[in-house]
Parts: sequence; C-alpha cells; structure tokens
Amino acid sequence: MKIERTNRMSLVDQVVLQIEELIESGTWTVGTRLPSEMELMEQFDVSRNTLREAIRALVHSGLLQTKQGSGTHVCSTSALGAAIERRVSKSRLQETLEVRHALEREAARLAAARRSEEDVGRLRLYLDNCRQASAVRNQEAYAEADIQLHQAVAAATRNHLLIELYEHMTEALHSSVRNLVELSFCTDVHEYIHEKLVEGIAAQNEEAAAEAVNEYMAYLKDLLSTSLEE
Amino acid sequence: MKIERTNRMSLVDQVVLQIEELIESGTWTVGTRLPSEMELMEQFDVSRNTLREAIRALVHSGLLQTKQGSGTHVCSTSALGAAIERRVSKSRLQETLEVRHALEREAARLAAARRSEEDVGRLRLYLDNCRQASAVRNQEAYAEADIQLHQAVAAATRNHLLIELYEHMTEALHSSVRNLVELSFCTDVHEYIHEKLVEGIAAQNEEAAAEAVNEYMAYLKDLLSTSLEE
DNA sequence: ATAAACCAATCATCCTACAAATTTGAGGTG
DNA sequence: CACCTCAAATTTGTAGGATGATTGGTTTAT
Repeated sequence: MKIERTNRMSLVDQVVLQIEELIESGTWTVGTRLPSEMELMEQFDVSRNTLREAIRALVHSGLLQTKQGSGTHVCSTSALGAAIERRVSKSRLQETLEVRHALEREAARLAAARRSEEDVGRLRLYLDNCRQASAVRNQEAYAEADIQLHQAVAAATRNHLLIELYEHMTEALHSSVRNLVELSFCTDVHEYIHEKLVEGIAAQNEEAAAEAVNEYMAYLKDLLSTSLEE
Repeated sequence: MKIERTNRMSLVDQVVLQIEELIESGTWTVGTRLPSEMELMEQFDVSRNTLREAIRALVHSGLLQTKQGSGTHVCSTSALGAAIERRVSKSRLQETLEVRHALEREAARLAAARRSEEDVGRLRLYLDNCRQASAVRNQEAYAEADIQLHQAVAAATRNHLLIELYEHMTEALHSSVRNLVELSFCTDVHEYIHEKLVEGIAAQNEEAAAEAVNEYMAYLKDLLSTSLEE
C-alpha cells in the first residue's frame, strides 16, 4: 500500500502522474502529439492552469516539448536524460569521462559474465562494422558503429539501469563536446582494444574485458591531455 | 555565445533559470523559505500563472517544495537526486547495487591515485569510527560511519560529478529499501574489506583498492542472494 | 504554378475570483 | 502570567475568462 506521502496529492501532481503513466506505458510513444490543452482539460477534468502546470513540469523534466501554435509532443520516456545532460554540461570533460568509464568497466565485467550467444554475435557484427568503416576511413560510419558496439556491451549486462545510465552519459558527452568527435576516431589502438573487449566478453573472461576498458581509458586520457595542451 | 536554442526563451523558462541561478549561487540555501508568490511576481515582473508554472517545474525537478498555506522552500541544489531516485525506485535492487559498485570501484582507483594526506587522515578517522561502533554493536552509529567512510573515498577522487552521483545512488538505494539496512551491518568481512580499501588508497595502490571493492561486491551479492531465498 | 494574404488552431501570458491549508495573534480563562 | 480557543490574515491551490503570439494550412491574386 502506497499512501500519498502523508497527505493527498495535489491535482497537478495527479495529472503529472497520469501523463507519465501514459508515456511510460507506451500509450503515447516518443514523437506523439498530445491532444490540445482544451481536450486534455476535459479528459482530466481540470482547469487550464492546473493542466498547464502539469505539462510545464513534464516539459522541464524533458519528457514533453511544447511549441506555440503547433502543439505538445512526447520528447522522451525518461526524465533522467535531461537531468544528466544538465549536470554533465557543468562538469569538466575529464570528470564526465571518468564516470562513463566507471559504468563501462562494470558493463564489460557483467557482459562477460552474462552474455548470450546472440550477444556475442551482435558484438562481432558491430566490431566488423567498425573494421569496415575504418578500412575506408569513413569517420561518420565508424562513430556510429563504435556507439553501437559499446551499447551492445551494455545491453549484454541485462542491467537496464546501467544500460540507460551509460546511454545518457554517452549522449550528454557527445552533445556537450561536439568538437571532440576525434575521441571516437579510428586508430589502431582503438581497434586493438575493441577486439580485446569483444573477445574477452565472448570468452567470458571478466578480467580481460575489464582490462580492455582500462587500456581504453588510459589511451583516451592520454589523448585528452595532449589535446588540451595544444 | 549561447543563443537561446533557435528562438527566444519563454517567460517561464527565464524565471526558472533565474530561480535555479539563485539556488545554485547559494543566495537561497537549502531550507530557505522563498518570498510569497505575490512578492516573487513583483520581483520577476510576471503574472501569477507564469510564476506558478516556473515554481511547479522546479518542484517536480526536486529543487523546491511547496505547502499550501505555509510557503515554498528550497529542497535541494541539484535536480539529479530526484530524477535518480525516481528511476532507481523502478529498478531491481541488484541492478542498483551493480551501478553503485561501478561508481565505487572507479572511486577507489581514482582516490588511490589522487588522495592527499588529509584524505588519508579522514579515511582512517572514519575507519576508526566504524571499528568503535562495531565494538559496542551500535548498528546506527556503524551505518553512519560506514556512509561517511565511503563518501570520503568518493571525495578523495576530486571528481565532483562522481561524488554527486555516488551520493545520490546511495540515497536512492537507502530510501528505496529501508528493510535491507542489514546490508551495512557490522561484520568481520566488512571490517576486513574496509581496512584493505583504506590502506590500498593510503598506499596509492589502485589495484588493491579496486580489489577491495570487488570483494565487497561479491560479499554483498552473496548476502543478497541468500537474503532473497528466505 | 507560385507567391502573397488570410485564417483557424494552438500555446503563452495576464487577469480576477474563490477555496483550502496553515500561521498568527487577539482575547478570554485558569 | 501561562495557556487555550478561535477568528483573521497569509499563502498556496484551483477555476475560468480574455487577449497576444506563433504556427500551419487554405485561399486568393497574379
């Protein structure tokens, strides 16, 4: 039994909760355009002010997006992304990288312990995509394949909280420093580490997988320090 | 130059930003009671609706707290805590523990690399507090000293993002499972790991510190699995 | 067919009014 | 004086109306 935190919930909070439920349940998917304020007022049986306060709260949380004259659209299914992005944007790059690597190292260990054969197949596929993009020096394709590979590692952990946090940290990182795309450029070291990571996970060798991430981190830190000296 | 995301910011967003600034700058510290809506309307020169939408957004973010008839108070300086707590409350305990341990392992490594002599002093102090509480079997004091110790480890990393995330994960963990307080009860294993962790950091031995966290994690996972079988 | 003008839908802001919860303080009582 | 009672003032919560600004589509004129 979940009592409403010592007293009854305000109307605004009730509307917020109902909208969140509609989004999380998938009734309103990302991109969906919500009914107009008038219709929502009738649907929830609240006044304009109450409805607008609820919507404004969700807009600020990053779940909704409103545009005058156009309407309100579902923007995301989780409020974590916006909160993390705001916080990360105020951090130094090195701090953010260290946190992301903390998640990645754990992901590598858990993936090695829990990966299925399907996971290994996906990892090898994305690794191959990386190699092909690297061979033709297609930086854009490489960056995409690189992200897919790392997210496949996270996915193999079966830990949805970890998957989501890693994804949000990666997004926040990329949106805060577009100029450092070279961090995910194709290099021999990068390739060697990718292979060690994937094969470590395939062999269910936690230590090898974690060590690959360690090397990746040391490599990035080195790259970053020389990059900042310029 | 930071243009306001392709068009001018709405009045509500401007007010939100100003209030956030007042909180982050420390002008309004946690616990401070905000001026009444009337006064804030004059201060920001906006209507009551606009002001209320801004306040409601910050309430939902976890920065403010309103109580009818009483007023509005500052609740936190960061919106991350509330977002994390919401997300963690929907996760399984094991998932949350794995993420927290990812952060803790990285914290142990970085602390070993960067700790000052003052950090070592604090760590040994809190370790001693743990021992004393353990000696007299004072569970409450032990839990507090335990938290202080782990946060001191995070603090020694000098990575404020990591510190904040670890703190929020710990809070979310504790508020979501009050019934598992025994996780931080005093045991010999617990003490042995604490000592290994602190001494590893003092000796600037990253591997030893990380290994201590690994052992702690294995111990907790074991405890958890037997606890769930009951 | 193209471009300009128009129009309907929608969100943004402001206003007033009243309800509900809390705090404050005046006045009475021992 | 200390303490209780209760009404008034303060403060947030909810309702409803009015107007402005922006967008997207439609119509109209060339």
